Amino acid sequence: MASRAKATIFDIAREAGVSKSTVSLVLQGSGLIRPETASKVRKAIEDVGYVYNRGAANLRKAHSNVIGMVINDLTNPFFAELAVGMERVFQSAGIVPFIANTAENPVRQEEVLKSLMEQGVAGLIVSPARGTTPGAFRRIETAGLPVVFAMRRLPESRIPVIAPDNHRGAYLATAHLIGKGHRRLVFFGGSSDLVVYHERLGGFREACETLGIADRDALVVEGETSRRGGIACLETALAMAEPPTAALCFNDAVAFGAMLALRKRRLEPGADFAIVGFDDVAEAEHYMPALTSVAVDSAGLGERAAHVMLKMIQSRTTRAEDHIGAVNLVVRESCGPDRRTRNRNAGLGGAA
Amino acid sequence: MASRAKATIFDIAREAGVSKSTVSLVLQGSGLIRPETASKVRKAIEDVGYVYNRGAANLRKAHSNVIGMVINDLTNPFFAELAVGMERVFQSAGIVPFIANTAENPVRQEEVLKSLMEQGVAGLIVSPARGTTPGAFRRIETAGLPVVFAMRRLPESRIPVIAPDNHRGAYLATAHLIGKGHRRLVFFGGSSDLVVYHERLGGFREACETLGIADRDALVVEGETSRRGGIACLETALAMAEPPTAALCFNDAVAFGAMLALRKRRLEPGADFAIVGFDDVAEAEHYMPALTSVAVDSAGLGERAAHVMLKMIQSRTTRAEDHIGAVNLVVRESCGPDRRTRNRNAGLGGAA
DNA sequence: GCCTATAAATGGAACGTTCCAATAAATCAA
DNA sequence: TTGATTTATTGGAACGTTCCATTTATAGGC
Repeated sequence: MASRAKATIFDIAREAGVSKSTVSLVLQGSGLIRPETASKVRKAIEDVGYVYNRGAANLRKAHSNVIGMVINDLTNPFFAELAVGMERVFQSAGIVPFIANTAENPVRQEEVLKSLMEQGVAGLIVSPARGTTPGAFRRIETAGLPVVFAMRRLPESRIPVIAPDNHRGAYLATAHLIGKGHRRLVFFGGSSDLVVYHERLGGFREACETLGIADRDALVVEGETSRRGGIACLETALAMAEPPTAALCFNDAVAFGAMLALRKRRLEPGADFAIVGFDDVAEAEHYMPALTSVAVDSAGLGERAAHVMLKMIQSRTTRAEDHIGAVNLVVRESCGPDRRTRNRNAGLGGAA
Repeated sequence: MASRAKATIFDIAREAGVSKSTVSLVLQGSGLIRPETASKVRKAIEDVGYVYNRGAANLRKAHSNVIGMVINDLTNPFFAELAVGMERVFQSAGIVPFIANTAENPVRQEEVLKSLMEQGVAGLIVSPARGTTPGAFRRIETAGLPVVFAMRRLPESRIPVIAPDNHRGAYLATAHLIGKGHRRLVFFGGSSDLVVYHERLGGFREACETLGIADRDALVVEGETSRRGGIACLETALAMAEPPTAALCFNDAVAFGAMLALRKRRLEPGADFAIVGFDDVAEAEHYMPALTSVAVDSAGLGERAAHVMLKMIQSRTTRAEDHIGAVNLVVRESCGPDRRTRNRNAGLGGAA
């Protein structure tokens, strides 16, 4: 429908009876142009249906205004919220973040990273896929492109990290369980290829140790970090000779799975077996029973990551401080009343 | 750490002792180059830490290999799945989709669209934000850029649409409710600025009419399309002089909210009040009680949308057929047993 | 009226690619 | 050997911007 070849600043220039340089200046909002000229040009821009070619512009300008966000699992609302947090701050800085999903696949991640770089992004915020190899970011580092990791870190990397205090979160949750009178606990889900797993498991172990739970009463059942994984973990745990009575779950998805499996066995989460989740996704509050979970404020971490990135770009550095976000345990119903004074009224009214 | 100025094909050419044209050919995988020369060049590429500048290339090439996906609400797993479906097919076509979130905000959408165009995308897949104005896509249409709408349509637009059969889904769900013996029904959530709302409500009304429910027994309570909205809808409905006994909800989020509100009143979803959701998000299956819902296969629709886009690009057209995806009602527990033979065992074992 | 200072607009080179036309080298037919 | 053909390689002109150095127009001071 429109004129075939797409319009350029030359077309605008002809239309408005000025030079291409003038058009360029108007496009950049330079104050050097006489207002009447500027509006003449702006009219011409409308008339010819011009769309700015940022690729061409970036050829001369040092930096683009796009930032890439690489997310390992978009379908997990937890990560989606991270993305939303980042977007909020980028938007107000006039930057458009492009999100790409790696679906937890390192090969895909490689492609995505490559594509983003070729596109000339100004920086990258990455929640690395599980199993990312140590060298995966070398290319990017040598290119001098600012990168920050969000939520997850890589074992030996020097790239700044924005993440929640997983160790402390796990510690708090475990202490809560022990405080409720549980003496034989289990950690559900996750596997050792994930740094986060070690952090959370570390917190669990430290709490057990500090608060007088013997090593043989601090169990671990690895598993998928999904509802399905949680179901499997619970089955495994209850099949033990001497089953635990409470579980700290790697994340909320695992916790939901575990609660589901309890229900299948006619056991009441909270009353018969205590469950704590991790991440505190929106759903946790609305579950039956409402899930006690460690809140990590992912949107807040996303905002933080975006701010750090902005600062890095501005000061043209590739270094920044790590930021460990505060966590807090939000107590709801899934751990029931104290184990010592245990009774059967698993009521509906919950804690805030 | 690396050499300051970023490497170009000239640097590679010097390093490998060939001309820039040869390097360009190698980059494009042309078969015209002698294999030994090619590998010499490839080595040089590694050595200088080259990153391809797609912006520069696009200056000459007609089309880029990036496609923009504009999503109205990333935190809704329903839309996230749509994105994942699209990604699957683009990936195998060697195309990298960039996702941008509009957070249901038309102004933001405008910005995002503009930015994507400036970036020189080859096409756009859009789930338009609520309240998108008719003219919002005129710019893009006159630019001759292929666009497809996913999940949602705009009232008077000629842009092809990939969406589920909302009308039929609502019809099926309503018929199910009526089949269970309900005689006074309500439609929960949504508002009339959404085309989808009209489609679903239309199905609800048609079923009522066809199956002998009087107009005054087919109620409507508008509301937010969220859990919170669902809670409010249920309160409103039960406060009526003659309350309904079953609800078709605009989407699953509303349904979850309604069930929650029932529970708060010590009513059992299914036994005391029947609920059907729409979209069949993953969570529906795992809820207590499991939610009966209309499955729309969003990932499948995403794949479909991507295919259509690919075809449009390939045949350089801006037109395509609409595609209305099949839906099916998946019956679980939230409508309980038949109302006529009603009893109180709201058991756990559910239908597949 | 002339000179200088300021404001507004412009031409040209550069950015990193692709692609065409041209060249150089190798192979073949006679 | 020569010319024709094929195979590899190359220089140069685009592509659509920005930005610097100029030029041109306008105003101010005397």
